[in-house]
Amino acid sequence: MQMGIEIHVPDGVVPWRMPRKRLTREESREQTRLRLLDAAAVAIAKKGLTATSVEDIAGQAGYTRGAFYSNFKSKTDLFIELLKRDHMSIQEDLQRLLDANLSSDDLQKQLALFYAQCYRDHTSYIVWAEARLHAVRDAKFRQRLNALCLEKRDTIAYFIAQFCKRLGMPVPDAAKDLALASMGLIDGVLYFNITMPNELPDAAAESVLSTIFSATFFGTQP
Amino acid sequence: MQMGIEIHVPDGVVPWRMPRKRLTREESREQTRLRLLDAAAVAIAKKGLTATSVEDIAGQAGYTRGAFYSNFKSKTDLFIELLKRDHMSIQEDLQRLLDANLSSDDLQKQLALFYAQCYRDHTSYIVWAEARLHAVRDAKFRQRLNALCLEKRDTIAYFIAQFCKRLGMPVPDAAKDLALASMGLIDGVLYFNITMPNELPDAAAESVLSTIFSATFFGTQP
DNA sequence: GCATTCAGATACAACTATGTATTAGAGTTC
DNA sequence: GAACTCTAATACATAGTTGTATCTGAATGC
Repeated sequence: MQMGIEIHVPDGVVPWRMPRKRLTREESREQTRLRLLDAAAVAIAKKGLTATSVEDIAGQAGYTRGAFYSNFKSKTDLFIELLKRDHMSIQEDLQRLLDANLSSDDLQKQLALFYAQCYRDHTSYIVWAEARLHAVRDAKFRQRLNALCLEKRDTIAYFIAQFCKRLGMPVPDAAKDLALASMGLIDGVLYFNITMPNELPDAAAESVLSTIFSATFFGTQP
Repeated sequence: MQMGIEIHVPDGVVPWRMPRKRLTREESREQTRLRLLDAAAVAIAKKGLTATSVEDIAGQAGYTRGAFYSNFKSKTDLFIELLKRDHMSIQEDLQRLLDANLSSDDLQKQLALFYAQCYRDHTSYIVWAEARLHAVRDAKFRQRLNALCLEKRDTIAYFIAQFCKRLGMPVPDAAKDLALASMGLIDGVLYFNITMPNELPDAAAESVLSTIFSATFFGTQP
């Protein structure tokens, strides 16, 4: 068995312990759903969407397949819910940045923050990579995923516009395309950062990102 | 069955037709290998590495599993050969660009050309995406893939250095990191270009790439 | 032209996955 | 506390995959 990139198990949510309070059916069901979702994220990050069986997910969560099928129509169904959940959390992070005091002097810090927050734990990076690949092959899925991506793009485009205004720079009229490119750039750089941390350690990744960002948006030379 | 992104079958190589000339054993074997490799690229692009069975590959190539196992140790084995073959072809393309008359005024054209050449046919884009994901999980594979990526990075870094010199610009000392970032950027942008061609058509993709490149390397404002 | 060799086909045994149909057991309601 | 209702476990039928072991027919060499 080959050793993969280290996967951090998100440990914040719904730990396994004898519930003090007897849960209502709804609560219990919701807990099961959450556990299944968390387990799926870990399992998919470890083995890949296709190689992860429903049994893997259920087992990892401490259930059997019965529980799975009683909560989700299919693996794809669960996968989409997983992405939506993650997307919402990212959107919230971005929104928080936008709503924060927009100190116009540290755009770079903000972007670096976003970069750092975005996929701090590799699990969700991998899950999204998995999703992109899946989207290439399944038109229906692609549509749904694109909707999420475009939502994120628009948030980032707005982010860009805000900062340009703050700084008295003209808002580039390809702001949306630039936002899309930023997303691509971050993902691309993150890949190298994750898979060859010696060649591109965190500091270098952040530095090259901020070089490119500031060059692109402020015309600052490296 | 969901419709995926259209896959162009590379039709240049070793078509199926009754051979005029009787092939020698070696030639015939080589032909089989090539057919299997081509078929694998198409099949993997269509269904993904894991979901593609050895049978799929062999069948697609017009053989049975027997032929496959008599030519490759395993699916992974074939996959690596496939990547190497593709890598070599990309390296040659890049080298050709480097060796061509380095007209210093149209760096952008050259880069656009590279971008266009790089993954003109989606098959190889997808195969590489598949590889990246696989690399995250398999340390041995990751090492081999990283070696290829770093080779490409160095070529691109050299490319960047050459052009900067030509133009009398200082060669950025993070040239290698910038090369890596360029690779990431191109892959990232290409993904959106492929999966949402309405949002990011070819022209927009090229334009945003050249905006970012020229800003980064020449400090040209958009 | 006959024996040899090797590419590729076929047969086989062990495993793994999927989805459904049924069942057990616990929560809810009155 | 008895009937009812859901969640999740279990059992089952089906089907797909892998690698190896064995066989066949065509190319080669003497």
